[in-house]
Amino acid sequence: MRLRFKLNAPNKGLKALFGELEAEIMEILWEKGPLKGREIFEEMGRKRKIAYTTVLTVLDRLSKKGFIKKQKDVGSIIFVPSISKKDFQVLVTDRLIRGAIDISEDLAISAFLDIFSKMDTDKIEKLTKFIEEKINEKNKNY
Amino acid sequence: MRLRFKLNAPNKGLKALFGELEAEIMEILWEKGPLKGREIFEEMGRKRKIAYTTVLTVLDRLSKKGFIKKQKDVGSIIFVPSISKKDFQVLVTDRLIRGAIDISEDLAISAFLDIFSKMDTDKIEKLTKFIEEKINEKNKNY
DNA sequence: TTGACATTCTACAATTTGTAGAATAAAATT
DNA sequence: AATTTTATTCTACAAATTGTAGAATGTCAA
Repeated sequence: MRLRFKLNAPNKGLKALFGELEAEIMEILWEKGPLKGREIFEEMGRKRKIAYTTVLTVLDRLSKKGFIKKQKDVGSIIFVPSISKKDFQVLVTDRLIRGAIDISEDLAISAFLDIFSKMDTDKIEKLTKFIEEKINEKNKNY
Repeated sequence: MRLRFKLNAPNKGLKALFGELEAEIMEILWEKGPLKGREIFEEMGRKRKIAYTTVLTVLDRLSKKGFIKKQKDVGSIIFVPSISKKDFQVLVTDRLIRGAIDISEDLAISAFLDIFSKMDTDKIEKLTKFIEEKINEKNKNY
């Protein structure tokens, strides 16, 4: 079993996960679509004091890590996420769940169900249905 | 949703997760029980070249992080895990699963079931039963 | 007392992330 | 075109984490 989890891709591509600032910037890009550095800077500036070049540096790092692409247009560069928020979420949840299962299948299942069981009844109902459906789906294939 | 996961405890105690070397040492301690630094060093030496003081340094860091305790005995210090492997596994799986659910409940469930559904049939059978039992248990409480 | 270990200090390197000024390039305005 | 304003890239530094280990100091037994 692994005692160590870094949500890194095994080898290439998405090198490492985000730092706080990086995450903040990705969120902005995902929510407000492709933007210029200046625009991202302004977006951030609403909430915190930060230098324009800091934003650009982080943007550059994110592009080196493969999370965003620089689109050379006329005038300014436009930064575009190279992975959708949804795909990213899928990738990360998958890796987290996989990591947990990797440690111990039983513990993972327990943790999973325990966490859900502490939620409100609605959610549990939903989960139960969801799981039953999923299981039925799977059963068809065997 | 959080885009950032460090398996750190929110505030105190278990400060950060292990590095490779740290993990290796924890494994040894968990498997071979409380040991002296020298013994751990020898244990490690079987597989890799490493200095005695390196081992001691890491041991010291692990104790500062709260994962092990130094037991001052007569003669040498004995290093004892301050958290059992099992408890540690519980803690980590929980945090991983929680992290995944935090991103998206639906995606977490999907990932969870997908990963299991790709395992051999036995496991799926087992899982299905397990989940059904768990769900029934939960249902009793509502 | 003198070795032989044990324990602690101190240090260095690489990586990651936040931070941003300086330098340079490009575009816009007068 | 010359100048001013922006944009982009370079370079740098700091803190934290982790691997690495030598140097210094402490302790115990023969």
